[in-house]
Amino acid sequence: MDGVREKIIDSAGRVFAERGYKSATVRQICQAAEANVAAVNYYFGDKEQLYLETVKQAHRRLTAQFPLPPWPKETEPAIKLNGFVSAMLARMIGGKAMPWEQQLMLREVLHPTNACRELVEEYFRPQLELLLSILSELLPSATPTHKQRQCAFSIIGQCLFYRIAGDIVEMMATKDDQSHFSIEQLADHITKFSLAAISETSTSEDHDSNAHPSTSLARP
Amino acid sequence: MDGVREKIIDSAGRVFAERGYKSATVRQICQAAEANVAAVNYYFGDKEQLYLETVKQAHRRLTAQFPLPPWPKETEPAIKLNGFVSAMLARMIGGKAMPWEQQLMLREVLHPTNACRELVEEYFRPQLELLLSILSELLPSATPTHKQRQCAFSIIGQCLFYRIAGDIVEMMATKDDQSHFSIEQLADHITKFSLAAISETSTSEDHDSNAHPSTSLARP
DNA sequence: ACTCAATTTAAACAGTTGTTTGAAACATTT
DNA sequence: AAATGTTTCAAACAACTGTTTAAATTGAGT
Repeated sequence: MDGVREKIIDSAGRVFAERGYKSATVRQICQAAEANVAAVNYYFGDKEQLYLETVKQAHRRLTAQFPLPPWPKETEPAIKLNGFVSAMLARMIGGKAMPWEQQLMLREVLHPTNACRELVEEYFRPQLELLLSILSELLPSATPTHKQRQCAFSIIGQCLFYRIAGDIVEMMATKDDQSHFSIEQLADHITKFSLAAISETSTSEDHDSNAHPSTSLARP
Repeated sequence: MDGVREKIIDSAGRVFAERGYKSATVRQICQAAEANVAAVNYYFGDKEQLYLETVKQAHRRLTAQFPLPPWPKETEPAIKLNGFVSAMLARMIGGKAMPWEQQLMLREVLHPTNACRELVEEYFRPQLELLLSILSELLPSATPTHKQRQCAFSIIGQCLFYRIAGDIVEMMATKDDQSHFSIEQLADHITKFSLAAISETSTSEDHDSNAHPSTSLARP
């Protein structure tokens, strides 16, 4: 049996994730948790401390549910990349209803609060480091770090897009599309797209030029 | 001289963009516009209609400020792609402070309201169509439409990322990075990355397989 | 100067917000 | 059973929300 405290955190997670910190009301939270209005202040002091506790809990559950995958020693890096992308996509738009934990984190990314700095160090940075370690096997060892990071962000950005703009994509989708936007298909596309870009990038010479806008032609 | 009505819309835009619809208060808006509290209801009826009017205004200003670029007839598609990416990045993280118009649109993307459907048809879809027309020159004509769209979304996703996760990126950045994340450098990277992926993709045979999870190995 | 409509204003309204309170209900120990 | 500490509850609190009202102010037009 869940204690009242835990039940409140769970309800608070859902409500905060859906409505945001300011718009969520303690009365909604307590009603969802079948608890009295005063319970929030009794167990957590005030609304903000409940929010901080909720974000921590979200981080805890996510890292428990999606541990960093321990691949066999000599797995092909391309396989690892596909696994990473699939896992990230699954977390983003996983299954049917998005778990509130992920939704809360997304809110923190978009509009960081006090609860954010801890999340960056303990959740987002390890994920980035993992991706960078995979990329380091795919890119020439001479690749400058800032280019490695740009590639990593390009990959993450492709995944994040379907979380951010999923509703808009649906509005603009044709009947034909719908069957081609499953998680597996998207992961497949993103992996291929990125692998192609990487293998090509690694052969092109980058002179780290700053006064060389390359094919600049912003908006004529 | 701005009329009161226009001044209210302008203030409302800033407040709505920063705090969201629910959290923004008409008193904050009116104070910023140096108008009386009742002015909102007098000119717009209620808060929601003011919001709708504000979103419309944002769309109007953006399309005026960033018109679809009329390239010379036979411009190289790669050049067009770079222009598209640069313009999109500039709109996303342009200059110093983001204009409230863009911020409002982003909010609609992330959490669509009643004001959204019109935006999709009149603003987002034309942008997507433009990108698709550029891609059609870069991809083999036999490329299925869903694959074209996936490529388009991969490009848009890379741009969107720096808008969405810009704060987080800064938190995780090293001193080395900072000089390598200007708009031009990012546009350069994204363009090269995507061009490489596209040219590679166009050579790979896609059998449109559904029961073929390719290199599936999600999280062992 | 008078009229009449459009605009602005301060005050008030009803409803919701987070939080507090003090007594009841419960559990555990003496 | 009595006493003690913990948890729940309905009610109330002050502050804030969007909205309304009715009186003031303004600005032409005659």
